[in-house]
Amino acid sequence: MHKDLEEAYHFIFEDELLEEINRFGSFSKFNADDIILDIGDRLTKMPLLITGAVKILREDAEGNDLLLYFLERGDTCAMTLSCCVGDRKSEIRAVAETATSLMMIPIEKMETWTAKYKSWRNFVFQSYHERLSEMLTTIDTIAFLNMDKRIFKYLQDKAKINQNENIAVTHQEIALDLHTSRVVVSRILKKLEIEKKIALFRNQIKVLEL
DNA sequence: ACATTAAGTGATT
DNA sequence: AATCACTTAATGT
Repeated sequence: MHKDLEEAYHFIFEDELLEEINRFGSFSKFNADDIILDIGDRLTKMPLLITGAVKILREDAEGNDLLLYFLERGDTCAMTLSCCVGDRKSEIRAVAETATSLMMIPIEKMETWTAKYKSWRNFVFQSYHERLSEMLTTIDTIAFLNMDKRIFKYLQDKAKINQNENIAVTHQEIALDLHTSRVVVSRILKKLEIEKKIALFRNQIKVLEL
């Protein structure tokens, strides 16, 4: 039994299910910035996040990315859940935010486990629910909040996920994730710095208000 | 010393 | 908020 797997999921799943996950799943590791799942990929496995964090991005017609949300330990990708039902392709891109380890589960197991384990059913339903609310939050943020709040939320999320108030990121990278321009990011960050919410360094930002 | 990359800023739309 | 044009600062070779 994988130690990390047990640690991350033994509160959620019964032992019997954990052992099945351990037996049928394949353990895989990714480095930061590795693409775990790309747009158009066929989904044959469903990932359970064990350690690390993953960012989920949507892409527009011109190939510009837009951050939807972050996934942390104990989360799974709702995209895979919905795609496993039919034989669909991924409509999102999943990129490792930090070094990440996953348990890849063959989708055939989905059905049998859904019938067999109550904890699995609960997990799937709850994951769906969480992703949906997360998504609504994101929509609210994009539609109703101004860019400075969006950027500040992004920094807070990133600090939380990396468990470090110092974030190694360039203004350009933020601009790409939030689908805006570098100049706008620079100006807003400057404003946030004057408001004492963050401190700016080259290639690094420190979040002062968490 | 020079080139490259990141970040700051005014002006315009 | 986006874009352009330009400057300044930091970093790599």
